[in-house]
Amino acid sequence: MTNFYHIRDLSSNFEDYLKIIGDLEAGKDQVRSKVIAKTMKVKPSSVTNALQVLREQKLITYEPYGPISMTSKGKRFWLIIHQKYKTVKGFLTEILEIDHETADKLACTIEHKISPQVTERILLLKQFLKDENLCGTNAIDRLHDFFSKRTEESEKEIGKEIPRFLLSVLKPGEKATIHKIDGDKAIRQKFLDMGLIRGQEVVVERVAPLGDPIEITVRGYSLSLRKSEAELVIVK
Amino acid sequence: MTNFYHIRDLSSNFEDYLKIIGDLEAGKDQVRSKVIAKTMKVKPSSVTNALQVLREQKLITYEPYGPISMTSKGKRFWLIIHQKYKTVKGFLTEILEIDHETADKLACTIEHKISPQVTERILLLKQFLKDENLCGTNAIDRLHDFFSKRTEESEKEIGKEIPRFLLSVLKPGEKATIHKIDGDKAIRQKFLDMGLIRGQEVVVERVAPLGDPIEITVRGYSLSLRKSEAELVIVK
DNA sequence: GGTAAATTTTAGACATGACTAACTTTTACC
DNA sequence: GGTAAAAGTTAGTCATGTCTAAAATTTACC
Ligand SMILES: [Mn+2]
Ligand SMILES: [Mn+2]
Ligand SMILES: [Mn+2]
Ligand SMILES: [Mn+2]
Repeated sequence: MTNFYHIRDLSSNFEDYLKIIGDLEAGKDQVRSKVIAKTMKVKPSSVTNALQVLREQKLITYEPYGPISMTSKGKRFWLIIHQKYKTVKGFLTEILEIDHETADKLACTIEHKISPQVTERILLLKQFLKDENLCGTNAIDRLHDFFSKRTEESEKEIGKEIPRFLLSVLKPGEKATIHKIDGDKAIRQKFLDMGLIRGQEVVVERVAPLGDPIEITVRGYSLSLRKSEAELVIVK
Repeated sequence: MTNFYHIRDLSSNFEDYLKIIGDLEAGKDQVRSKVIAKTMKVKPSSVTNALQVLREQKLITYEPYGPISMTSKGKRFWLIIHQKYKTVKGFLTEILEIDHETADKLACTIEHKISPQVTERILLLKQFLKDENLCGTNAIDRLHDFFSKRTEESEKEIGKEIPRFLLSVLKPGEKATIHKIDGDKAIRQKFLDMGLIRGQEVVVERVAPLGDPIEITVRGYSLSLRKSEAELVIVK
């Protein structure tokens, strides 16, 4: 009866095209077909096809070879997807301490399937953990301690105890995985924003004469850390 | 396209076929094409096609018109998917208090994309919240109180305060949505196992003369509750 | 302004995984 | 055992969304 092939809801993939267009429009530059193709890891002709579909749905305005811009309906849609993405990715990185790349991929799947209620609950859970102050310690910090304790225990069980160091003792060219970040809430948040998170791989690029500053690469980005900051990061 | 969490060359949909075959095999009855079709909401010919694909991957043994059964490789993969499914669904229902139907659908998407690490972290988060027992109250209970407080607040804000009753005062034929469940941890767990969870819709079928027991329908299942139990459930 | 390079579109092929319709095999029942 | 119903398969169609190759358009630069 209801042939759901004919119901033109927007598929996950086309929601992603819209998401990327929205992200690009938020930047200064004009939205380019080529950039969309590169971001989606798809050939330019696929982008053209997607643009035509999005135009049909009145989510963007666009003519052949012409500029691409979102309609207000498109912007509304984009905002919804964007918020879901941010919520899920934030949950994965900040609460579960999943590395950015994995979190990105998973969030990009979930964002299309998640209901407003689930989104709200995740936000509330996050808020709950951030505000909850059990015995003087923040709940998220306790959770993350719990994560590292358990990880250590299971590593011990399978007998592969991996030595740990401070990031500050590594030499140029050495690679390591972040195990834990010490320091107060503010500094942890700062590290988080830079993409320094448990499980994230980092490469030490250069170390200044007295070990300060230290230049590292994280997810393709270059970062410069004070020695005092690098001493808060435990790697393995 | 090497995605190492998933079965190589098996799409999410075909993982679901395998999952259903495994679930059915866990029951007593022989696995029937017709049942798979019904569960997947798909025509029988689509099932035949899927069976051929699964056989090609050596996940099941099967010949035309013959019995269907999983190979040991198939069982191994089924277990992996099944555990991911259980983890995600458990998180959604027990922690986030999402209704079973929504949780099912979302878990069925996520199960194919989630890495072992994320699965483990979700389990640890759940365990952390369950064990955390400071200030006398269990963390999950505190979280759920936090959820209801926030829900009430936002309802008040948009001016649509919905009246609440005890489930025990409803009359046959009346429908309601569960708002909160009082009682201790054990009884809450019991309700949870029956599918009684915040946001879940219930219909009162019959009420015995003195209001005990009360027969209700939840997600198509019939349940009989003591009056004393029904008095713990707040609905709207 | 003219030409080459870059970008984008069109046209058509192809893989996937649904579907319908017709056919085959199995099961059920007298 | 014979026959009809049920279950399952095969064959062919269709929508989706990718791709390649070639054509069209825009841009960059002398
Ligand atoms: Mn133009
Ligand atoms: Mn996405
Ligand atoms: Mn047989
Ligand atoms: Mn699934």
